[in-house]
Amino acid sequence: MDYTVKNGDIILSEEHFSLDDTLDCGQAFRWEAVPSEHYRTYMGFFKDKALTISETERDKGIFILHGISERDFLDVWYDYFDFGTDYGELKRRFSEDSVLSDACGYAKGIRLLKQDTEECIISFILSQNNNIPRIKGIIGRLCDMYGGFPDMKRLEGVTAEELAPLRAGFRAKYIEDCAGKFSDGSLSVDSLKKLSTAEAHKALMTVKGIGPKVAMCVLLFGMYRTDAYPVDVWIKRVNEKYYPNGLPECVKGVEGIAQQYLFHYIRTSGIM
DNA sequence: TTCCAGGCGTATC
DNA sequence: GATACGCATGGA
Repeated sequence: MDYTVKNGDIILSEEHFSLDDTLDCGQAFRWEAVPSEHYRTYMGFFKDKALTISETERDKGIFILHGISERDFLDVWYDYFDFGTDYGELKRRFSEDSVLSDACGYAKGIRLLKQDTEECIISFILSQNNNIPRIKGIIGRLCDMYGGFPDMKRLEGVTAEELAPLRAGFRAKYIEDCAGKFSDGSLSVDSLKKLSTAEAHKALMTVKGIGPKVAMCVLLFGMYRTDAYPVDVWIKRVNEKYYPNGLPECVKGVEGIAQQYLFHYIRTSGIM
């Protein structure tokens, strides 16, 4: 990854990145394509920091991060987009496995975003037995209600009734339970981060509405535990068809990143 | 109308 | 521990 500062924008070059692959593959729910722009452009957030980002031409690997300081780029967005990780090297490792090799070729621009932990907890509770457009709708209404994505502190004492305008259905009572466990101190992000992946997985599942899959998503997308491997209905089919004896050795330690390529590939390519 | 969506809680065995 | 079943909502 290389970048330059130009007229208050960051111009960035990164071969292993595309906006559609990374921002619209179901790992994050607060990025929206901006339809009127000349270039492929998305607007979204990390916590309360907004960003508009363009891709000058698909597969060219040139991006414009509009109107942000070099300081914000280095302090916030560099980490958020995981630019410190060499995805070319990861894909070389994954190419040892034929299915993964195809998956990486299908969506070459996927990266694992380093998202906020609390936002991921709420978002993936809302994701269960739900579809991506509707998840985005519910989260959009949540952000409207609170003037931005609420952290656990802002959600302290919230009830399912108060969340009714979100139209989250049966998931509203899970948000209530989760906010309660954070406000009474039985859970905190700081303590979760000190735990091993297996221990944090168990701790997250004490929340009503967080089961094995949602907890894995929180670990992977919200805590950058790259060994977390969420198994949803799609990945279950992949495991049964291609990996009945377990995952290949080449994904060891980065199972979750491999999962992103597999998930996107089998869900949208039509092979299954 | 019926089915399904990045699952999970509950009841039952 | 394994296996059914219901669940809010809305789009196909």
